[in-house]
Amino acid sequence: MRVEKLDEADRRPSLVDDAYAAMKEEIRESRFPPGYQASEQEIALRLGMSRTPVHEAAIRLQEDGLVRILPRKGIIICALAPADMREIYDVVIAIEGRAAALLAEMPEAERGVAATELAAHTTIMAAAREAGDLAGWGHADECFHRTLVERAGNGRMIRINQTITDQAHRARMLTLKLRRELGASVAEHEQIIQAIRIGNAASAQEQAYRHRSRARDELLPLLESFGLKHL
Amino acid sequence: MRVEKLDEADRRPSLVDDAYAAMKEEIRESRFPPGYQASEQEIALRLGMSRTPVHEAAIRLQEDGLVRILPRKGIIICALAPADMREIYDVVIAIEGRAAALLAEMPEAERGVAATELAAHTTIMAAAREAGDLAGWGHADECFHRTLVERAGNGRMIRINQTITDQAHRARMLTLKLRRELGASVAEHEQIIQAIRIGNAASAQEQAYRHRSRARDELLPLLESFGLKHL
DNA sequence: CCATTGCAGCTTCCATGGAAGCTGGTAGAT
DNA sequence: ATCTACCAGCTTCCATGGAAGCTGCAATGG
Repeated sequence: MRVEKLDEADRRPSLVDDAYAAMKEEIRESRFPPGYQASEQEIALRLGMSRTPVHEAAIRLQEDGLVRILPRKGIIICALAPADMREIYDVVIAIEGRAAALLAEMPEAERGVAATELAAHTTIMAAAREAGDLAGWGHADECFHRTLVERAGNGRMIRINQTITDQAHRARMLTLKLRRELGASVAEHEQIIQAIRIGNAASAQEQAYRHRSRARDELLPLLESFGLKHL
Repeated sequence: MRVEKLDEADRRPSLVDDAYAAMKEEIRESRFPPGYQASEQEIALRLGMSRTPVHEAAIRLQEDGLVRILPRKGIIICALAPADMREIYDVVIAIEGRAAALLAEMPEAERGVAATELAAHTTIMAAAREAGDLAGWGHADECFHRTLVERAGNGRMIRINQTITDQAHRARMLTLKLRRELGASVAEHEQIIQAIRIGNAASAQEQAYRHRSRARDELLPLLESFGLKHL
């Protein structure tokens, strides 16, 4: 039978989905800069659709913490203060730490597959560092951390991680240029991978925790000293 | 000046907010049972409003993972399989573990206040257990865990915890009746409190982790053996 | 000169209707 | 008997308009 079974999930995106994706992309790339305020009408015009899909997409974006809807004033793009970055880091520490432990507790076969994939990303990072390719390094690092959570196989954790990553994306783009010790990350990633490979859950969690804590302690003072009140 | 400054946050709830709160309550109390499917029209009628607020509230509830919107079919209340409970437990372990560590790292004054509040909830639990008051025990336990996360002061963690707790609420009501060893929880809570009080972050995290792991390992087999495919 | 009031213009909020899509059943053909 | 095509009825999706609320400014009264 050729039943397409488009019952679940795989439907063509509605206008609301389009609006959601488009607005999220604009925010990620700072084309809607933080603090920018616009009316739904204005955004609808820009996206070439009516106000309703924009309104409903804004609700979802507000739920994601990316915008705030000010009743009868408009939609405002949320800015991130250093305090927000601290919150975000703590969530990431919690989620990635647990994900690393879960990975290490898996059967050896699955652990091995995950470790190999993580190692591949880390290798790319090391190469990018040698080549002075900052963007490439950042992308590979992002892949490593996303893989770490996704391979743990907990859908709710994956979703939380995605949401929090979206929030931090703009700040990440900025801090990428401020970093100096890219080498430490590679070494720490390898320790995490090793702990997963040998199935040591406690160590995997601890290594993941330390890795993010170090990055946090390195970047937060930078953000504060640069007087970045919001981004 | 008597400016009310209703600029931020404190506005009277809109119809959408009403619909959101009402539907969430209906779901929590199983008056909309899991698996139940209804049209927006039907719910709008029941809540005495038009379809639009119901539609927008449904978007938020879907974002929370409580319902699914099936295009051109209706709104369906999400059921929880044991696999979902496992996911939820892992998220809670991650969040509460980190929250406990954060609390233990706070200045002594704040730690003390939090520890005292946590101890109060635990005392109520112990008393309820003596009195055979299962509902009272459950409520105090809930307060303990909510306080643990809220006192850590991370708004994003609090939100995640709230969302995940809402999802698990129905299952919690059910498993409450199945539990046997209520005493273990009291003892474990006291260990968590002690670690926070002396400022031992690693221990606090570990104790919180073990507490939830034990509960998970105790309840998940129960759910599975009772053949509870969904709730 | 300062405070208050009224008003105009902006915005979202919510209701409603047309359009399109999915489902299930029925009638017809093979 | 079985399979296909179609149709009716249901649903959401999206556009649009009226209503109400907030803001800022100008005019008015103290």
